[in-house]
Amino acid sequence: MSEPRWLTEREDRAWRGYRRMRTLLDLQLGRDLMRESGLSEADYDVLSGLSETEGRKMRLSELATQMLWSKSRLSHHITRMEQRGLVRREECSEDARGSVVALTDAGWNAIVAAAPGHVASVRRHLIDLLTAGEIDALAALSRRVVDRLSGVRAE
Amino acid sequence: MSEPRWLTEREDRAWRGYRRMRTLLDLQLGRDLMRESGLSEADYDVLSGLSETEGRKMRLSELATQMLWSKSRLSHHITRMEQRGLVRREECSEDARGSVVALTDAGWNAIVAAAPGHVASVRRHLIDLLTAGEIDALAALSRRVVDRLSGVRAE
DNA sequence: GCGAAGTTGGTGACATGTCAACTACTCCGG
DNA sequence: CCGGAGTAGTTGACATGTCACCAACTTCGC
Repeated sequence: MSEPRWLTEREDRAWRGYRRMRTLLDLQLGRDLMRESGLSEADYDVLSGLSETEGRKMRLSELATQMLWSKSRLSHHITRMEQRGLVRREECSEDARGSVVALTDAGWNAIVAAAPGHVASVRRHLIDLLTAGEIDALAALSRRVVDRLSGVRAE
Repeated sequence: MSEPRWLTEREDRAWRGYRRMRTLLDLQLGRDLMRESGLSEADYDVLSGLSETEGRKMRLSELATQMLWSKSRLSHHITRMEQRGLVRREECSEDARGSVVALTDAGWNAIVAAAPGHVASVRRHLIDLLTAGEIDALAALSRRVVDRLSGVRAE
C-alpha cells in the first residue's frame, strides 16, 4: 500500500468549497421554498417531474428512476403527498402490479404557484452569481461526473 | 408580479447537472466509505474535524459551527458516536454549561484508516475527472456562493 | 451583587430516508 | 399451460435530522 495521493491545496479548496456550497445552498433553497409555498424540495421535485409529463401522470418506477430515488423512498413520499391531496395513486392498466402517480388539481396549482419563487431563489443564490463561463463549466463537469457514476453500478 | 426570469437552456443544464451530481456523488462516496471503513460521511466529517485540531478535542458549539450543523444534530450524532467508542464527551473547564468532544484512540485509528480510501474515492469520482480549469472554477464559484450565503442570515 | 437576557447543550416528538422482507403479478422455457 | 425467475410496489423496523423546548450557566446593566 503506497502513500495515498492526498489532495493538493487547489483540489482541496474545490472539494471543501463544493461541500460547503452543497450544504448551505440546500438549506437556503429549502427554507425559501418552504416559506413561500409550504413545499419541501422533495415535494417540489415530485410535482415538477409529474407536471412535465404528458397527462401529468407517471409510473412509480419510472418517476423513481428519473429522480434517482429508491422505489421505497418514493412510495413513502407519495403516500404522504397523497394524504395532503397533492397527488393521487391510480391503477395501472397495462401492468396490474404497477401503479401510476397522477397530479391532482391541487398539486398542479401548488407547483404553478411555487415555480416562479423557486426559480428566483435558485437565481439569487446560485445562477446569477456565476459567470457564463462558470455556468458552462459547471454543466460540463457535472455531466462528466454523472455519466461516469451512472455507468458504474458498483466498484 | 411580472413574468419570472426562467432559466435559459444553458443555465438549466448547469442547475440540473449540479443536482444530479450532488445526489449521485453523495450516494457513491457514502457507499464507498461505509464499505471500506464502516463510517458514514457524517462520522467521517466529525472525526476529520476533530483530528485536525490541537489536542484532538473541541467545544461542541465550535465543531457545530465549523461543520455547519445544528447543535441538536451534532449532539445527537455525538451521542451515537460515543456509544460506538469513537469520541468521548468531557466537561469544559472554562464554561460549565459547555462540553468538549474528544477523539478517542479508536476514533483516531478509524479516521487514519479511512482517510486514504476516502481521498481515493473523492479523486476517482470527482477530482480526477476535472480539468485544472474546472477545479479552479469550482473553487471560485463555490466560494462566491458560500460567502454570499454566510453573510445572509435570513432573507 | 442581582436579576433579566442570552448562550450552551440535551431531550423528546416527529419527519424523512434506508434496508430487507413480502405480496402480487408478469415473463419465459419447456 | 405450468412453474420458477424476475419485477413493481408496499410495508415495518430502524437510522438519522429537525424543531421546539428546557435546564443550567454566563453576562451584562444597573
